[in-house]
Amino acid sequence: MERMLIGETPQHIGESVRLAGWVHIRRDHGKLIFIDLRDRSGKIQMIIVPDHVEAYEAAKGVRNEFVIDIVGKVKSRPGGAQNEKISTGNVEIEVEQLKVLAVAENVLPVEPSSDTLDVNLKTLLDNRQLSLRNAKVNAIFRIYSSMLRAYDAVLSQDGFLEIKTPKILSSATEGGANFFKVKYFDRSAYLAQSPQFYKQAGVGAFERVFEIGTVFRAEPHFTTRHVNEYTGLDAEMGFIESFSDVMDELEKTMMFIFKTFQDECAEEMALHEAQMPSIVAIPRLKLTEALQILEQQYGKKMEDGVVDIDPEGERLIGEYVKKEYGSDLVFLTHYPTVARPFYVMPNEDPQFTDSFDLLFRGLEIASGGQRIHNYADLAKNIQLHGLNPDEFKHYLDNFRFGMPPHGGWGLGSERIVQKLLGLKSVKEAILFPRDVKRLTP
RNA sequence: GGGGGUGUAGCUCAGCUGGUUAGAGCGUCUGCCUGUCACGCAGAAGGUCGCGGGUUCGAGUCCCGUCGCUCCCGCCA
Repeated sequence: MERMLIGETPQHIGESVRLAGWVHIRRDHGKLIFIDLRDRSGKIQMIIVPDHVEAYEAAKGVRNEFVIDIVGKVKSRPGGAQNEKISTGNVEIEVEQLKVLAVAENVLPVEPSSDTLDVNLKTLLDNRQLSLRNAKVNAIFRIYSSMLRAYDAVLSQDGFLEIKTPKILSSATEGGANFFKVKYFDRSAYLAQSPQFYKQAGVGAFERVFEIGTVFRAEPHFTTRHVNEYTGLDAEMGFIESFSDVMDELEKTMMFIFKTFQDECAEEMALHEAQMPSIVAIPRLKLTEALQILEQQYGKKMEDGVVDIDPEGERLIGEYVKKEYGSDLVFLTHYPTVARPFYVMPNEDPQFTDSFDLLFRGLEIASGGQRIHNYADLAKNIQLHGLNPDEFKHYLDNFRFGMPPHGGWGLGSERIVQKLLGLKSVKEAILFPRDVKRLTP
């Protein structure tokens, strides 16, 4: 008999079916044994009675998280015995045959069947293979998967081509010392800390490109929002009038992703008691305006002469736009030149740039802007930033043969899910996260 | 890189000013139970209190060192 998924069983009342999955939980009443079986489609209650001698004897030895394969009959549950908490709650399986495919140790470090899975981050991550079986944890990655598909769908629809750029690079020049150095045959190489240069090269050929790719950052940070390996949702688009075109596209992308969460992830969101994010126009504030708001509304002032916002300021601005505009997102625009890389387009006022950050519930999830597309300007700006143009030869080559005005963004995929679900740490939104201390599992 | 917090059973934690045999809930194991669904009831096992040193008649508790974990800032996504 072919295996059926648990989710399909309610349509097969009265039929014999074969199911396979994990023992979610076992309730032994002596003569009656109940086993909740779990597979990728859901859970179902099974009942084992002594009449089926072999199945009954086998069920006595079964424990939580055993992998079993059963044959049984789908039955309507007796009156008053329905369970509204699960989708298969109106039926149950009377087991006739039971085979153990794999056993599990009796003492589990984390409990997949727990509603809350109230464990420390270390326990959660050290026992990842088990904690991922927990419905609430599992939901994080179902949502994550929906998000990736939505990102792909909305940009593809808008004429963006999906590309993959190299993650092994020859030089570590763009930023500072935040690159991982690796051995590359007889020389050294570096792991990419951004697809920036390569996605710009993509614009020169395809006009619009996007990438879902791994980003490596060698900074030793200890926060709930940083890791050393994450997945960036990048995009870059040519023939823009200004960087507001880039914000328009990112806004559209975020709204589409949020809509997808509404349409596809209601159940997963409910497990986390998460609020659906607002689907409204995203307010756009100049960074200097935001700093004024912080000072006037919250009495928070940055140090003299510093035009930038710290994490607390971002949280407060997040509260402010939620209150004033009903928005979970806000664009902060026109960051000062000194705070941005050399390739960012200067504003008419050269102290500032045509750039933005996107905050979601008070956390920076994206940054972007317009790029310099003129060879001479770019070469000059490299020098102004105290860098050597010779080291950027291959990057500069992109601008020798006609590069349209363009811009784009880098978006942190895991941070979106972190803030969506209110996860304490971004590491909870990564299957097997990597941080300064953690290289396993 | 700078600054805080924390480490006690498989998990989550309590343990006041130092004082006999270190506790709870959940989990595990054994027994009983034919309608439970986080089943219930009865019983049991399980700890070198992170590690090393010190003070003391006596240290889970105080001091020093060390290691681990965790959070905030910097930096960023």
